[in-house]
Amino acid sequence: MQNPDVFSGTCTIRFLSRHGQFREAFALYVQMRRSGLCLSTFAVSSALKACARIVNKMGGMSIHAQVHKYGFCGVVYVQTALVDFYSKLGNMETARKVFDDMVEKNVVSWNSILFGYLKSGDLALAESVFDQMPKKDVISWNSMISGYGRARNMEQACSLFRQMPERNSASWNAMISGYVDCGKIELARTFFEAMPQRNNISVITMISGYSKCGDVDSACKLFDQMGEKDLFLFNAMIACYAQNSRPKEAFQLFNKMLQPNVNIQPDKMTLASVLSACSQLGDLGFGTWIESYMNQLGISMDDHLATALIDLYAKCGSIDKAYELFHGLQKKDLVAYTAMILGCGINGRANDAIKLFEEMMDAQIYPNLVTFTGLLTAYNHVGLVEEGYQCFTSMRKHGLLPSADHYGIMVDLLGRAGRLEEAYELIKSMPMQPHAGVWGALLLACRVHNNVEFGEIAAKHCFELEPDTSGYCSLLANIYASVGRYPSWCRPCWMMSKVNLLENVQSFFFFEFQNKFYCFWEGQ
DNA sequence: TCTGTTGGTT
Repeated sequence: MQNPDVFSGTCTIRFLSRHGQFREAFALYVQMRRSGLCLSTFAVSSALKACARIVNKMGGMSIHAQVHKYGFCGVVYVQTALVDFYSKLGNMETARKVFDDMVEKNVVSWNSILFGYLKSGDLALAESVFDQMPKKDVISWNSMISGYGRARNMEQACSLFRQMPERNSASWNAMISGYVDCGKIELARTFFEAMPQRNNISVITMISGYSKCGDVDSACKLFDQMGEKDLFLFNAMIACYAQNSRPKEAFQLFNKMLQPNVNIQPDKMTLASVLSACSQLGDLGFGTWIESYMNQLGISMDDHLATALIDLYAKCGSIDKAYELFHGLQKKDLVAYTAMILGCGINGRANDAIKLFEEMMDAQIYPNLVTFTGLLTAYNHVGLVEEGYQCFTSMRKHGLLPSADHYGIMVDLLGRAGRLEEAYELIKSMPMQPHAGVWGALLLACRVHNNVEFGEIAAKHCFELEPDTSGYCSLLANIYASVGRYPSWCRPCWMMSKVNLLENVQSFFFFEFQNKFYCFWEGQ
């Protein structure tokens, strides 16, 4: 663009900022300033809004300096934009300072500082601002309601919702979102049904709520009911499939979105979910296609996308490529570290996993349950029993209660090391119901060590929990065969003669367990 | 001109 005059430049910045083109708005502002043009309060407030949205800390602070230089510091729109900028950055000290210096404050100024306190989680200060406000509009009420929602205080949210003089869709959506965050999907649905005017945001919030509680069918139903579907709706549904271990359906929907009759261009959010689906399928090829597709669309890599790719490469065994991406991250967060630790764990690089964990702790990033799944997997893979046990018991020191999956890994670790009795005792000590994976780990270990005593116990539980999985039968059969024994409740099957004709099959047994019939055979 | 409710990664 040629150097614009003040008027057209200002208009363009306002237009760009109002239409979500924040980077372009800020770039134009910089261009105008560099060409020595006199800046208007309109250009400054729009540029500040842009900096707040793209979290351009340095950009916003340099505009703040220029505000003094140009003598704009008494203009309410500019000051409000500054309060909003610092609030969005989480710098509440400066936001408050600018706010307190304002001679004239409008409702937007009050809403901006209110938002800041709510965002930083300071509910007490937010409440005091809310109470002091000379005038409240629907945005003030909505902000306070969503603040209570995020703090899981739906009683207060509900009380405000009842008191508010006027409500719009955002008020209802804030209530729905609050109930979703509290895991109260039924109550969220009640508000969803009761609201006079539902919009896409209401539907997206419900879909994400159903996704979080694993109710994919209800999410799908809502999605299908929508006539015009936008990018956000597709993203919510694709994410729902990816988050609920249904990667194939995530792909199908992604594909549908690209069809000429729908023709919606995916964005970073879409691709992050699709990459997660690739990772679940172990489809490295599709993942690298996504990388080139990103270049084609001009979508730049961000840390979220890079983390999804790290997970994909690591799970597919390309640890070096994963490390490369990991080192290139702007900011290494818990999820990124966890993806790397899991990747190293799966690939038997226990030392690397431990090193990453220590590095993470040094950076004061605290582990969660998934991080420990990665670490325990690492110890398990290389058979470091004592270290694994220590790691498992250290979870409580980090304020984490091991899940059934963590117990499962420990059972596997102890079991493979031949410590079958300890593994069994660990299962008995579980505070929750062990799932088939836990008993399956013990059964597998019994097969490795040919132990009938615990093998029978484990198999019985596996049969009960997953009667349709045939693998457990053959494991047990192999345990019996290895010691030349058959269970008391096992009797020869009439099919034996037929089966004996099959190659590689010596004998075939059919047994009854709790009114269900099972069969197993012994290979040559 | 400045403010709120929605979708992503382990």
